[in-house]
Amino acid sequence: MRIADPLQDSCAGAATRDCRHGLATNGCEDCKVRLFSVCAALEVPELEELDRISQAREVPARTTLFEQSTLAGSVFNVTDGVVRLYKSLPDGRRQIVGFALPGDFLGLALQDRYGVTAEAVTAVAVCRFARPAFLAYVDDKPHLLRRLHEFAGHELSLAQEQMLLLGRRTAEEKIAAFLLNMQARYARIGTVSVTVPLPMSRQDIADYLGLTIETVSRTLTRLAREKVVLIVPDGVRLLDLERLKLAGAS
Amino acid sequence: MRIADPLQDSCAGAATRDCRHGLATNGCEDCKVRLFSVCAALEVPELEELDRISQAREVPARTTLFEQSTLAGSVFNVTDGVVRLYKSLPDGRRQIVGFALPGDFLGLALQDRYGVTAEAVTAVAVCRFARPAFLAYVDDKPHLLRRLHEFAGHELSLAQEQMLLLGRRTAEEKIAAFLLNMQARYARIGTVSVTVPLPMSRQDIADYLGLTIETVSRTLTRLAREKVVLIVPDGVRLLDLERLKLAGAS
DNA sequence: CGGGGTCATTGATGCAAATCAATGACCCCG
DNA sequence: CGGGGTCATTGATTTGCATCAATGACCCCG
Repeated sequence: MRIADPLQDSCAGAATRDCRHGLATNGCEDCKVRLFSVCAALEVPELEELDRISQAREVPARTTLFEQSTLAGSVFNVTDGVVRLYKSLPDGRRQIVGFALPGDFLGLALQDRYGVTAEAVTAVAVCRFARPAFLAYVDDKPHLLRRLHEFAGHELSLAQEQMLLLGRRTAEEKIAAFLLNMQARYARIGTVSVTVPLPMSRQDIADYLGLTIETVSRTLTRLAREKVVLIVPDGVRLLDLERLKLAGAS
Repeated sequence: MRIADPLQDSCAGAATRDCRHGLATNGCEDCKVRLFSVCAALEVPELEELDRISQAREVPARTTLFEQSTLAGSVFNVTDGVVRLYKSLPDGRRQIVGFALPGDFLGLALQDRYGVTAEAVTAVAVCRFARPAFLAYVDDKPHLLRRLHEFAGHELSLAQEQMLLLGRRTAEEKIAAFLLNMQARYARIGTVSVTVPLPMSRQDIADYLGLTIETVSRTLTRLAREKVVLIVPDGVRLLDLERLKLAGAS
């Protein structure tokens, strides 16, 4: 079984259980990150059951995983690549409400219909659960339900933070917060590098931050000119964290 | 026991159980709104238990119910009045992430700390639950947990809709969407009037929509000049719903 | 190597909303 | 009734970001 638990690296040293579906994890009790994923102390028989109802799937870039307001038939755990989640207006204006990285779940709200559209930004690997099976699996496991609920609460919290960003921050603050956030998220899944990967296009970043592609580009080059960041292929190196935090802090 | 169930009017005709705490409701099975509140088919003994752990409380306008990032000690159900939920930046810029109306819950994410600050806009009546007692009450009721989770999913959905509004809509579209939304919410709690109440200040509306007070005022007067709305004390009368929907539709 | 495609950068210009600045409309209370 | 407080409206002006318009940097593939 392939390992896709985002916690594997941040909980280094603890006994980690194989986990491609993201629902189980190791026994690292004091790891703060733990709460941010849906990981319960599932026992072996439960894990085997979970395994039976899951299936791995790979999709190329630009593939739509599911579309806004269609019937929610699946729950996904992203195991590799990046997925964009967005809402659109009839005239084509688009707001990306989030990027899903390895370890993130899609459709966990367990609503009848998807509230957003999910598209692969890069080539993506997911672990798919049929919704009925997932619901059945989850329904008699209160501890797991609790975890799911905590997880939803965390997502709501992130959404509210993003509302603050969209409504009240300047372009530079938006970019700074975005870069710091991506760095933190990649660090959490074990990509600890001086360079923060930015696999999504400038248009994606713009649609996530409520800006235009030109403003994203200009702001990044200005930050680069001021030696705050260094723009590299498919990413950005953060040079002056203090200066970035000044702009991007919550 | 005072009745504060937001569903009482929209489910007119069904046998409605008294409910000041918002967690129980009638047996109106086909009511669409049902899913939007946390209402489970709780039995009488459960209701009595719920009653024991709840306490009614009234707070005057401008009172803070709880503050962002403090320890979450309570769960609230608003039974009367309006509450604003917001996040702030260090320099004072504020983003209101939602208004809680009668029937709405605060702190249902059940996280350790509150993610936002909650302040009474008007005089407010709430039903308070101590968090530990509420958790204990909820923990062995999987059906209730499911409801709570559905509720959280709905809240997330609303937040994402607001992100689209904040990031991609014009001032006029924001105002139009806000007015239609308030109308729908007041209709749901039984305030079916040609006039939509707006108990919050222009500053509150501005901070909710990512605008300034002046832009809110100007946009409203323009809509009034164009006979789309009529501005009345403490509210707005919607005259041309079609025209509003044109601007505010999702 | 060269042409066409996609995406990012850069510059010139425009405009929607912010900012600055009065003025107006109520209140409340002495 | 009148003065001070708060909040909303309206007007003049500025500005941050969007829009419009080229140009540049890669790719891929023939």
